[in-house]
Amino acid sequence: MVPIYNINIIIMKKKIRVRFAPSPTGPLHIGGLRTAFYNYIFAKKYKGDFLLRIDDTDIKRNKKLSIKYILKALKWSKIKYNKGYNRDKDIQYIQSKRIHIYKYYLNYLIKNKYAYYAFDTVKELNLYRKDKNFIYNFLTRNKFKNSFTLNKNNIKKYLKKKKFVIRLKIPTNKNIIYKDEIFGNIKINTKEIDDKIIFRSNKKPTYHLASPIDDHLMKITHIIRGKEWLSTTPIYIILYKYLNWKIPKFIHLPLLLNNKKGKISKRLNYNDVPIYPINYKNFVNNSYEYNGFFRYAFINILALLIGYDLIKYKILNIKKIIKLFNFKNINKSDIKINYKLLCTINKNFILYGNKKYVNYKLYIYLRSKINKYKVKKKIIYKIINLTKDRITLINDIWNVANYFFINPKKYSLPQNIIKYIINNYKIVLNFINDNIIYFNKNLVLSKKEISNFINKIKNVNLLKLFRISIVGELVGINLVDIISILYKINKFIIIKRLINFKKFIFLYKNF
RNA sequence: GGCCCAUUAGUCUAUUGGUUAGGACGUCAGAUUUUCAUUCUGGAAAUAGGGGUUCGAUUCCCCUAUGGGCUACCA
Repeated sequence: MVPIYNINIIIMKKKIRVRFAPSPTGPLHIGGLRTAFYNYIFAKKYKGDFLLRIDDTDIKRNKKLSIKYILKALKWSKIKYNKGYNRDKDIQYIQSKRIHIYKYYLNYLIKNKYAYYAFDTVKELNLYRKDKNFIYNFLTRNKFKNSFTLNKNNIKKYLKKKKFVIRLKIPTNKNIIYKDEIFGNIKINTKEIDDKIIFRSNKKPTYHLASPIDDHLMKITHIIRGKEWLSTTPIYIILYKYLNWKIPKFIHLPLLLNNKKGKISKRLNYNDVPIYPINYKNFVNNSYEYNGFFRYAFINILALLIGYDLIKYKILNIKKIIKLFNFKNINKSDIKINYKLLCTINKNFILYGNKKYVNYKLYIYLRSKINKYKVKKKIIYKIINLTKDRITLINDIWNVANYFFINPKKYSLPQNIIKYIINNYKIVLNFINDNIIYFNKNLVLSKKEISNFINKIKNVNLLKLFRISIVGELVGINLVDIISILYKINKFIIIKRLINFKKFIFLYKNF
């Protein structure tokens, strides 16, 4: 038998565990959420664990709000993480509460000379940094004040002052080669890498210390994160080798770019594509939810962004997304978000998604718009069913259904219709008068009777005029449906609108 | 500047050595619909450029260009 090497077998050897580790520096945007989603689906596919960790080693501003937002956003996007053994806590791993753990490993690193003290200030180093090629590592570390250059007494003196950082000692002139599951082999020489600061002068660890340690302690098997980490991964690997730990597998995801300027969504663009999932207080006020996206459509958008062919599948539920998951589906190049494509996904959810849920959401929205008017629930649902296939976003429902609730305030007539009115003023006037009389006479009308009445009108221009008198312009669903629904809402609406239109037509009399 | 990564129509992508380079959204034209939207039919539109390797390169290698990332006591 020839062994078949594929990812499934490699993964199945032990339970896989992945993690999403956002830094609470601001609201979680679609890029971060997409990383979380990939982690989540990956874990579910292979029946593993998906953990949440907050990477907040040295963060002050917006921290609390950001964490709240992260939890809300994950919940809204239906991304569920394992809560671990303590179910009362929302989050099991918060780095700011684990500083003592990092210090333990830090001591080990220093003892074994894998890390060392350094005393140069930022100001001093900045002078060297004027040379853009400057690097603080085996090439230059002899020039500076640190454990290697100072004698024991001097080191003690500096340590007493308590102003020091701890740097990771990067090995001399060595090629670090690692395999990324998506990008393949990555090779970086250690001469390109700084002796990274892993412990700050304010006694807090940096990402380069805390994150790898946590990943090990959390038994993470696959590091799934954005591509921006591709060239800093060697630091991670060096640290793991120093600590003699098993290096996890790496899956780096291509970045999300803005539609127009090609810059990363994290930094730019608030105009065209929404980048946040939901609104939250004043923290976020332009989101997918706010702009009328369904959360299930949003999940499909996340699926699109990790390589699913949404054109083929139209709309997918979580179960199917998990079933169809293949880590290879994502491709290497960065993704430009196309807003129209996202809208299409939302529209597909309206057309092919859960009918009850779609109708309910549209009902809630419409209800909020027509608070003043007393219209029966049943009728609103009927309106929704007749109009919803014309919209792409939830908020659009008002644009295609408003004429059921408010009388036209103005009339927009195309040129040929205006000409028709002027040339056939008497015919038009008689037509409207006849209609008024008809609807006045027949206060009880079935849909069939209305249909017969409309179908008798053979003149296209008069039909168009009829529609304009009811709707205000040449848009909307089938005229028979419009009239029969308006009739159900109130028997006198049609007559009222016809009379209004008659007054308007009067302007054309003198032409 | 250095290092790392990417590059198929406007956009998302299929084709991992042999295809008339396929699909979808968008766009344009026509048909249907009493209007509009839908739907249907059809059209235009791409392997960044230049060198190799090969009988043959979108696919493998090199150079250039473009875009992005990293180059912090941010993550």
